Amino acid sequence: MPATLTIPVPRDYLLLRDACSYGYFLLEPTFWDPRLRTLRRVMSLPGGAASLTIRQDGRKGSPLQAVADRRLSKADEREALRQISRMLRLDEDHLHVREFHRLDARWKRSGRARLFRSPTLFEDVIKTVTSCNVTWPSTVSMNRRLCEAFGEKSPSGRPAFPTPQILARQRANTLRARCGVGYRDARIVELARMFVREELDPAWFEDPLTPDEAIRERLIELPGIGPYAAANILQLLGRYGHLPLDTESVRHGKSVLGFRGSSRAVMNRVQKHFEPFGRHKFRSYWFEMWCFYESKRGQAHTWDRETTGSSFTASKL
DNA sequence: GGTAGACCTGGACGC
DNA sequence: GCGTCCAGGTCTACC
Repeated sequence: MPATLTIPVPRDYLLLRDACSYGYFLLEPTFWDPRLRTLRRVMSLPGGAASLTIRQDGRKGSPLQAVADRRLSKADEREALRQISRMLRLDEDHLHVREFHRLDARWKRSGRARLFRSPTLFEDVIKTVTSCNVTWPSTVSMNRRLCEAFGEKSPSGRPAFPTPQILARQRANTLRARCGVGYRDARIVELARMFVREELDPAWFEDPLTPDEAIRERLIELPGIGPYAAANILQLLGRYGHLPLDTESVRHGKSVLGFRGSSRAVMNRVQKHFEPFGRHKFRSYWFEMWCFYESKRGQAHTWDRETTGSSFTASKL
C-alpha cells in the first residue's frame, strides 16, 4: 500500500509558483509535470529510494499531498518530510519573506519569494558544479547521466540523485566516461569524499548563526567552487546577499537594464544596481531574470522539461 | 592583485 | 560525416 503524506505549508505557499522558481526544478531527478501540475522526484530514504509525487489542490496555502511508490516507515516519513521541506523552502521564515517584499514591493502582489532547491546540500553543490562553464543543455545532460549511472532506483524504476557515498567510491575517469562531466570528474569525486569524511558538515552550513562570510570563505576553498559557484550556493542556503555574476548577468544587464560597456563593466553595474536590496538582493535579481524568461517562454509551470526546459542558453535568449 | 591560457563537452556551421 | 569554432566558470602560472 503506497504511503500518502499530508504536508502543511505557509499560508502564502503556492506549489506551481514556488516549485517552478529556479532552474533546478528542470534537472533530474526532479520532474515537474506541466499538465498534471505535480512535482515528482526520487528521494534517498533510510529504507531505500522512494519516488514521491507532490500535488496541491491549486489553492494558495492548501496542504501538499505526497504519494510514495512504496510503503514508508516512520523513519522514511520523517526524512521525506525533512527533504521536501528543504527542497520547497517550507521552513523559510515568513518574516524574512515580508522583509523582502517591503524592500522590493514588485514581488508582493505575485507573492514570489521562495526559490526551489535540492533536498540536500550535497546535491545543490554538485548541481552548481555541473552548471559552471557549460551551457544549460549540458547541465541537464550531466545531471541526467549522473542519476542514470549512480542513482539508486525506486520501486517504480526511477533513479535518485547519487549519494556522496556512491560518488566517493568512483574513479574520476568513470564519471567522465559515463556522465560526460569532463574535467569536473575529479572535483566531483573529491567533493563527495569531503562530505563522506565529514570535512564538510551540512549542519554548519545550514546553521543561521554561521556568518555568510565564513561560509563563502569555506566554499571558495573547495574544488570546482569559485566566486560564482560560492554565491550561488549561498543563495541555495537561503543567504541572498551575494550575486552569482556570470554571462547571464551580463546579458541581463545589457538587454534588460540597458547597461553598456565591457563584460566586466556591465557586471560591476549589475552589482551596484542591486545593492539597495541588501541581504535580499539575489531574489530581486533572480525574479527580474525569471520574469524575463517567462516573457519569452510562458509561465515556468507550463515548461516541458524535454523541450523548453532543456534549451535555455544565455547567448540565445 | 590582475590576467592569459588551459580545461572539456555539445551544438552550430560549413564543406 | 568530418573538421572547426564557440559558449561557459575555475584554476594555475606568471607578471
